[in-house]
Amino acid sequence: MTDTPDNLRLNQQLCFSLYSASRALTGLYRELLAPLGVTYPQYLVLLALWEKSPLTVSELGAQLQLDSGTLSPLLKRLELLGLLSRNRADHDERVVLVALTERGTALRAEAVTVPDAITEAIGLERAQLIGLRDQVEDVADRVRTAIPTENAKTR
Amino acid sequence: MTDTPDNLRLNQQLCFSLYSASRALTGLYRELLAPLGVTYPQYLVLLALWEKSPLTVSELGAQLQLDSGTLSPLLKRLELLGLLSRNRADHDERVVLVALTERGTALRAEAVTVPDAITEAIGLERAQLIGLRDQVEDVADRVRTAIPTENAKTR
DNA sequence: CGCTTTTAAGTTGAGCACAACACAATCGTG
DNA sequence: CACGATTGTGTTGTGCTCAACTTAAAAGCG
Repeated sequence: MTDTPDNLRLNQQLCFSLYSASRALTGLYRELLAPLGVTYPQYLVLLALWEKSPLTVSELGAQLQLDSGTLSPLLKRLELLGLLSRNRADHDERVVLVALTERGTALRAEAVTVPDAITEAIGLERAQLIGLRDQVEDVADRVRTAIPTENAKTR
Repeated sequence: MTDTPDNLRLNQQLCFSLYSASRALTGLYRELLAPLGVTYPQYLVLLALWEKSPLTVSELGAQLQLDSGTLSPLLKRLELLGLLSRNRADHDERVVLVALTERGTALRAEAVTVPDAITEAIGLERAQLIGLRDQVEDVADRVRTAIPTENAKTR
């Protein structure tokens, strides 16, 4: 609890570096994904669907930590691109099933070079990669549990 | 150069964790800054100005890695809030000097609790904080130099 | 000095992120 | 079964982010 002013500053620097790194990465993905005609968040949706199609909007939201306010228009754009379809589930009319189209499935082949380019740009060894990922996830988890409104929802 | 599929996956996970952590942090700042009526990017501008008051738009852009397309409307909103002023420099009419108003300066007092709350939420020791910050900055730097368009500009 | 080039900010348009709200389908409980 | 609560998705409004373009001022150069 006895935080030096210096530690407060370090925390701010960490926050900014995460904010800045995230934007830089999105920029790199922008270049790499331009040939495919999709954005980074759209690519994340495709990654999820390449693992398992169909997924519901909620399932996608849970994986990407995005709500329907973000996903609905994003999925609509991907549908317009002909990469996926959206259909109400038979068993529950509230649920929308998001499924890859043939074209969406095929796009995977064009995306194979993306991870390599990212890997090269980041240029970290396996061990460092794991360490950094775990630390960042740890911070994110702690921050998420610290957000008051999230906790207020008595789930 | 011989990357296993597993390493490709790790890199993707790192990218996503950075993207996700950044958004989680912005969410926490949203709660903390709500009483002040500013957003996280706006808060970053104020932090810079609390260090040194007038700053040009370019100087702010260099510090925050944001271009005028983002800063211009953001600064306009802060001006509308009465927190800062924008005036063309005498010596060079192209340059806009962004300066804190009295109210903008005073807001610093209300913001003192923010860094403590962030520090508590993140809950890392000094050494880990430094290590993580440096690693993340390192990744961001490497990614930035890997973006083709940035390099293309023969500055 | 004129004229081209460069530079600083601003504008526009597309997409993302999220809060707040809307609405219909389903669930739960009496 | 009825009816209030919950759930899944969508809509609206505000703000951020960036690419591409515009405009005006300044700098550089023959």
